[in-house]
Amino acid sequence: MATSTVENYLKEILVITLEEEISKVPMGQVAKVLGVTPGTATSMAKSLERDGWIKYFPRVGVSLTKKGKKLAMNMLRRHRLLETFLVETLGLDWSEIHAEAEELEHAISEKVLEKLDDFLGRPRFDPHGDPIPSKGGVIQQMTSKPLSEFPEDASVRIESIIDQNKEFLRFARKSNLVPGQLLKIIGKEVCADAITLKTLKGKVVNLGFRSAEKVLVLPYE
Amino acid sequence: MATSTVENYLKEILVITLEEEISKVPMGQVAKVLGVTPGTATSMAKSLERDGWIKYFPRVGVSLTKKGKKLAMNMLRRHRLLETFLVETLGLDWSEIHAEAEELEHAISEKVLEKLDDFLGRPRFDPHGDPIPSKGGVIQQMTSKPLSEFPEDASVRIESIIDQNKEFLRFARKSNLVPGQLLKIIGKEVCADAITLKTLKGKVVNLGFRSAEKVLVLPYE
DNA sequence: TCTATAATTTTGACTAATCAAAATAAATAT
DNA sequence: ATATTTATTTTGATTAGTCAAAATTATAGA
Ligand SMILES: [Mn+2]
Ligand SMILES: [Mn+2]
Ligand SMILES: [Mn+2]
Ligand SMILES: [Mn+2]
Repeated sequence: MATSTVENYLKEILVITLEEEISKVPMGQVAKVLGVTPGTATSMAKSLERDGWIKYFPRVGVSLTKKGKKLAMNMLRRHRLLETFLVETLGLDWSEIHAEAEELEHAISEKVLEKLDDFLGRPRFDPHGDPIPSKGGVIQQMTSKPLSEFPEDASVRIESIIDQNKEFLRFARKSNLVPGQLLKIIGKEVCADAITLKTLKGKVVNLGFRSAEKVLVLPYE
Repeated sequence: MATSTVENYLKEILVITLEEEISKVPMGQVAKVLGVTPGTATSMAKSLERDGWIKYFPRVGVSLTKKGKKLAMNMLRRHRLLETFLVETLGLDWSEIHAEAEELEHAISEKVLEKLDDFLGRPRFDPHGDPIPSKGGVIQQMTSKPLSEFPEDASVRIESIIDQNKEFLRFARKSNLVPGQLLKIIGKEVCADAITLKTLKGKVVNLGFRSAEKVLVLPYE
């Protein structure tokens, strides 16, 4: 059985490969998302490989094996279903649920997970707009793209917020930057690293590029 | 912050002191309930004492400090509230919830715990009939006694089942040995280690003394 | 009181996970 | 093509938690 450390490593490796569409995740990035030193990430890479979860390419990066991907998908399902439960049933704010789910995902059994899924009515997206993998480990391919890639005057709809940072999520909620929201890009200053948006109700919001990369949208109309 | 191992040790030490009304729990018993070797229990006792959770009396046993008791009570609250949630909300069977709660109790935050308590309507007893400690760490003193201590012909009401064994709980449910059930002791053979019961509906059940010790009852009428 | 038995503690070893700091390799800039 | 910077790996050490088996102490029996 995988320890929760192993589960975290695999899940984060999966999330990076999904978000960045790369096949090998460099060790530095692994170390960063897991909050450990690079040496620790390297030594974990070796034991994850020894146990058949990943393939480790020294000085290049790591990729999930079939077995590793299966577990990672299951962890992502757990994480996102739990986030949904915490918002829908217990009424927590979407800015705090990530940290909670980060712990609960390792403690919940498969049986409780499926009961929870039933109880929630088999939701397909979590509160941040991210797709919830099916029981079989299939995840809906996201066709949305970062807001930062769209030109001035584009009309878009927010699909998801992929930043889990508490402060950013609180700001986003306050600014109506939530999944489903329709926006128009009314300003884009590449040299100033800034994007200006207008919501349907006329509210104006300014975002830096770094933040705009974390808001995934689809063109609208 | 206490690790989940520490939380388990403290909680089990508390449960034994509550159930057996003793002040020092011998190491052998600690080892047994935690499923570790006696040497492991001894070495844990030393580190629990070093960190101020317990007092360790070599060759005698351990007792909780104020700090240790506070944490242990909180763990018991978590455990029993989670068990209640699993039965009431998700519909799991009472024979499987103990193992589930054993993991979840370490992963749930104080905030989620209190939301859950609200959601459940602040229950005072768990599905096995055991009292749920309050947020402040107060637990209702149980006045009930083991069924095995009552004489033939006594009429009693089941208050709680303190055995967490899956098979026993399934048997108990099937035999109507659940909290609230009224029983009459229609036979007691001390030399044969057996007790015979009749439920209100006339159902007859045989229990060994070992099992009858795990059914806590109050005299009725 | 001596002895056999039971309970407890000690010793030595192991795994998982981590860090700090030194060593090495790769990428970039001059 | 070198030198500098950056990324990665190695090395040596630490902590928590565990076991097996030997050593010790306490308990109970005769
Ligand atoms: Mn996690
Ligand atoms: Mn999410
Ligand atoms: Mn536990
Ligand atoms: Mn219970």
